[in-house]
Amino acid sequence: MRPVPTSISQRLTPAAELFAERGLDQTKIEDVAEATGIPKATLYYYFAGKEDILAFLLRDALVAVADAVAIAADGDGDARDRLTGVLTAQLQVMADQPAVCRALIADLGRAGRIPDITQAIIDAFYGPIERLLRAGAEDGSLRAVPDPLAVAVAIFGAVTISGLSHLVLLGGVQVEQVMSQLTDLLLAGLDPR
Amino acid sequence: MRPVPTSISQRLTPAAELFAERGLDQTKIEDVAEATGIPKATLYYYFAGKEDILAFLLRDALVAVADAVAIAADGDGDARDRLTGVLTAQLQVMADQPAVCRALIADLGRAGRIPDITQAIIDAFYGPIERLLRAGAEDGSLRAVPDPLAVAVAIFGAVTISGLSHLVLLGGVQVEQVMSQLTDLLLAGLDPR
Amino acid sequence: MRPVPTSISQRLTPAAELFAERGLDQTKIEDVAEATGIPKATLYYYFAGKEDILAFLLRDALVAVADAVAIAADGDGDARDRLTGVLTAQLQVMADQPAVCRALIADLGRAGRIPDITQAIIDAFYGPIERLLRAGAEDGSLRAVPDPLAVAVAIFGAVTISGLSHLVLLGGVQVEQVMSQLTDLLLAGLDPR
Amino acid sequence: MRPVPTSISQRLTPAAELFAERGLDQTKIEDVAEATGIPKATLYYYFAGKEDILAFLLRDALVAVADAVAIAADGDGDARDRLTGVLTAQLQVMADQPAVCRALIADLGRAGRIPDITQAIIDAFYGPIERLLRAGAEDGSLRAVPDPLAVAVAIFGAVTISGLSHLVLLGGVQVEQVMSQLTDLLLAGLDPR
DNA sequence: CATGAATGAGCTTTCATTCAT
DNA sequence: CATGAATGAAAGCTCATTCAT
Repeated sequence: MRPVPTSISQRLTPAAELFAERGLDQTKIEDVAEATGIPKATLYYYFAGKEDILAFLLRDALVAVADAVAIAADGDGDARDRLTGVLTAQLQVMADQPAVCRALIADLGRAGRIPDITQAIIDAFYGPIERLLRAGAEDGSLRAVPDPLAVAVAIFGAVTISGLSHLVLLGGVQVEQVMSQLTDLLLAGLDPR
Repeated sequence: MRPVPTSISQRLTPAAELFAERGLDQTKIEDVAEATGIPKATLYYYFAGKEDILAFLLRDALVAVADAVAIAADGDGDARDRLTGVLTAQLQVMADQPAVCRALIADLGRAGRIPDITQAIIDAFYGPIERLLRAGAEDGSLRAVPDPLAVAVAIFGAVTISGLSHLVLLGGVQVEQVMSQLTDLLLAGLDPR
Repeated sequence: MRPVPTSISQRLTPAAELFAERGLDQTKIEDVAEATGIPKATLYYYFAGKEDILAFLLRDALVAVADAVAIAADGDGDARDRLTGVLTAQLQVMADQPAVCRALIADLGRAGRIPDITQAIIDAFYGPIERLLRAGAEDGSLRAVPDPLAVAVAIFGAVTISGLSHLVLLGGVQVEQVMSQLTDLLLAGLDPR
Repeated sequence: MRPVPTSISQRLTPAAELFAERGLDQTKIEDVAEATGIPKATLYYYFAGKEDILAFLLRDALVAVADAVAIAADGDGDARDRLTGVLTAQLQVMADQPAVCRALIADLGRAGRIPDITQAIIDAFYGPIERLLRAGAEDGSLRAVPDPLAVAVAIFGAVTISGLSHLVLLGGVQVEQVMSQLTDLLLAGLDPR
């Protein structure tokens, strides 16, 4: 795989939209070429195929998530505050790169369709949440839970599907609005006090 | 669309696995024919095409969910108990029909790819949860939330992705185990008491 | 590989001409489809690709050669007469199926490009000649040579290239004319008496 | 066509192997670049294309043949001795440049694919043999044949295919061994004395 | 002079779909 | 009613070729 010059990678954004909207297979390479203005043969010069272009975009987005999440996770405040910050960061990425995120979720159930993507998801999503759950149990800002990884997965699901739902039904994510409802549910729970 | 005889519909299960594993487009009608033992042309005799076969399977599963959920939602006990019952019923379907459920989630981000499927998801998943949230606020068994639909979506996400995660990583869903962790999170929340 | 129905194989002759004239690679499947009237997709229904079509034609021709040669080799008369008959039969095939034969020779130097074709050539060409050389040494109708296989190869070359030369330069093979010159050379040799 | 510097032409030998083994069309310029270490664009700087590279190699080899043959044909001795010398020279070239020769034969049936190559073959192979046949008839060292050109072609075939056969099956040509068998056949013939 | 980067043009191949039986 | 045989339509991918540097 040749190193992708920025002159190419910059113009790739419309491709993510196509992939998200129609899915990988309903998107012809021809479409990508047309949408990006990059000739078909040039795409093949830099990528092995459609799948590889999608993988490139996903990797890109996941790095963005991981970065934003890392900043939030390492920020000031107690674990509870930082957890909220992490979830906000994740939602923010969905708001910023809706197309790629939809493509990402469509691939969730297909273990290993794109190699390494599973690990990148764990690193960017599950891992930081799990660590903050443990930290919160220690600093007393969050309740201790028996299986932090399982809870992290559930939180990831709540956040992601909420975001996706807004994307699909409303066309965009209102980060603050979604976050306030999510934190309300996840922190306070449904038990009446 | 011709009525599908049970002799055909019964043999369709392996098709769901193909769809779940590879996705709709990477699955050739030929593959379905081979996996099910039903000749290609016979599939076309009963279905309009690949999409229609998947829709048939999804509709089938969604009806099963809706039925199981309706029973749980209309059961005895307060809203809180019935909510737990509903989520258990949903997870149970994932455990029973893993392949179809994975295929379902893969299609979540692509609203309207299969007509009516969105509505069926709402009816089988969001709706009952939302109604129980309202009922719980009334009978005092659950805390009142400002936007029950949004919370229903989040809960659906937590349940579904937890289930999917177990499917993909562990190969099957341990309903009781997953449920205990989910109810713990969703009911008690993460706030320390 | 599906069994090729005669309705297809009969219409394949023009393909041989294309292969011989332009070579395998300069002949597009499209061309074969056009020349034979068989739709492209139908060709792929019965054959694995261009190469496979050529192999089918070559196998066919080689069987024809082998048959004609076997009849000549097992005929009446002494070995010398039967050898002449065999060479005539071989030339006759070149005259009858010039296209395939040209394609065959183009492949001579590419060992194993088409599997089994080398063996078929040996069976149809070298083998019978070699056997008759041995038989001739025994019945006294031919001079004994130290290495009958090597001589068989040389004879095959003389016959084949003579035939090919006529094909390419004159457009067809005058079997009797070529034969009389060949037998004169091969039997009497160039030594003055 | 730019003059090809020896720094380039020397490195071209592996290309001949590719052409011989796979044929012209199955050999990509890319392959030639890789095999020779000469960058693709540089090949285009010196040659008009694949075909031109092959033509260059064939021309080179044919000139070598023509030279060696001319020396043998103009040597001392009677026509019969010189004919033997000519055939030996031809075989020697096959032994020295096996790859190019195989490529040459593969192209035999496609007259005019490479312009002028047919004429070069006649000059290097048929012509000298034909002339020696006539000379032998005059000086009494060879039997007079009715059509010297046709006999020259047959001899060329016997020599070439014998050589090719050794190349393909044994991996190299034992010039002396092949020659002794060929001269035995061509001079003495198969008639018992 | 030599070459890395880029691309136009086109071909092989695949597959959903049809229909005669 | 069910299906083997056949095909139209499309798309992925390759490769020869060019050109700016």
